[in-house]
Amino acid sequence: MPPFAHIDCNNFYASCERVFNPSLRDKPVIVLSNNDGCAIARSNEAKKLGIKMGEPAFKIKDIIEKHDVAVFSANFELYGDMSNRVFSILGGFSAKIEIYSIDECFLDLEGITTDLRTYGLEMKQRVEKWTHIPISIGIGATKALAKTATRVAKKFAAQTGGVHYIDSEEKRIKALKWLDIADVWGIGRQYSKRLLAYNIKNAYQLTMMSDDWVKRHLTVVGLRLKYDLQGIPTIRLDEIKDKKNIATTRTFDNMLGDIRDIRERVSTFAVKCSEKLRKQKSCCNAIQVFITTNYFREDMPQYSNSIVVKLPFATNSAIELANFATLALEKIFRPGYKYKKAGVIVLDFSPEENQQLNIFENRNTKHIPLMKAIDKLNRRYSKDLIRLATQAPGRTWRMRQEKLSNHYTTDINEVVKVRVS
DNA sequence: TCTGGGGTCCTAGGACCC
DNA sequence: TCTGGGGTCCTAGGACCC
Repeated sequence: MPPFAHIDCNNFYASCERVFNPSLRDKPVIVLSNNDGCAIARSNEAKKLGIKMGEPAFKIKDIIEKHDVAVFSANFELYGDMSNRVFSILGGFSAKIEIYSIDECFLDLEGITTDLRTYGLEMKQRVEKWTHIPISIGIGATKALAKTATRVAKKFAAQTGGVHYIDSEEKRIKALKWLDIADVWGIGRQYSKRLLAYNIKNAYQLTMMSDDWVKRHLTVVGLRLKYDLQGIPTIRLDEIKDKKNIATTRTFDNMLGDIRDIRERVSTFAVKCSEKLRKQKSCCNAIQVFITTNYFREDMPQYSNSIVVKLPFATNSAIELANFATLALEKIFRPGYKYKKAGVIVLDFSPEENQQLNIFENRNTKHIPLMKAIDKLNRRYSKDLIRLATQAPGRTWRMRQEKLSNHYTTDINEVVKVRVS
């Protein structure tokens, strides 16, 4: 059985901010979502103050003031860059790595001859020394057990040193009996409610149910999970994942009723999607646009709608996607409402090369060199240097980001300066 | 006053075809 | 007007993840 390691960065966004503000060590730190809306990351100290994941910023104002919580606007460029650094270090410990999210990955440790706990401690030490991002590591025979081990490692950090290896049946059962059903990977709110109704309170009890029962209540996804928790590898390591959908969606900082304002944003979202598509060397065959009013405002009329448009040809051209997106918007837009959020999602991908082969069937081929040039200019100079006419500069909008940290690692003008005397 | 963003997978049911 | 079955494809919706 190839053992797997699961690596999780602790309180990742908050830890990234701390890397560049060492004075914040041991102090409560939170990071807010776009428009400074909700808390999306909390340091341990902030968690202890009772700040919940996803809690709106205005509801925790008092706690922030009273306890002098350090607050940051989300700086995703910085986090993405720190994430790459962490993973490239971990990649040195195994050739087979699955990047599961911005702050988590799995490693296949087959063939590693050193003691695996020692190996895990080495990883932890190296990542922390080179990046100052604290991590937790779990090791087990399957991905689900490695994930479980990480929880143990983190929860009992004082005893485990942040690394836990489930290397015996005894430890497996102990960990599963300890793990609340709601905390099992793949068991969310709905499922845990249902399972609790059957008196299944922890992961171990789930593994004791029959295959039939598990499949009936949790589909084949749940069945795979059961095997994995039993130590039978069923959830595979997925090394390269090309995305199947790409989305750009935003909540507006205020409510918008004028279609021109919304068109400008939707057009910008489509341009962003096209950039992400080109980065992955894909074209899309369909585009989805949605708009919605502010559903927190029960006193106002509500409307939301979404439309999927099939494209006549596959494309990743910013110009064409912006055109299709604005046409789609016009089909679902209803005047008389105040809109709070909109988004563009591109779907149904095909590889970019195929497009170039069909040169006579596709109108968009002339855009390919143009898009390449735009990408290059935007990379070389500042982001969004080149914009479409629909993203009219006069209507340019910005997110509320009052507490944005510097782009320490991705902008030469904002790197930390060290004076050597 | 202020409430995130970006993904994956599975299933049931309808449309359509033979 | 009554009468079958089986297969495939697509989509909406619901669950989940971070």
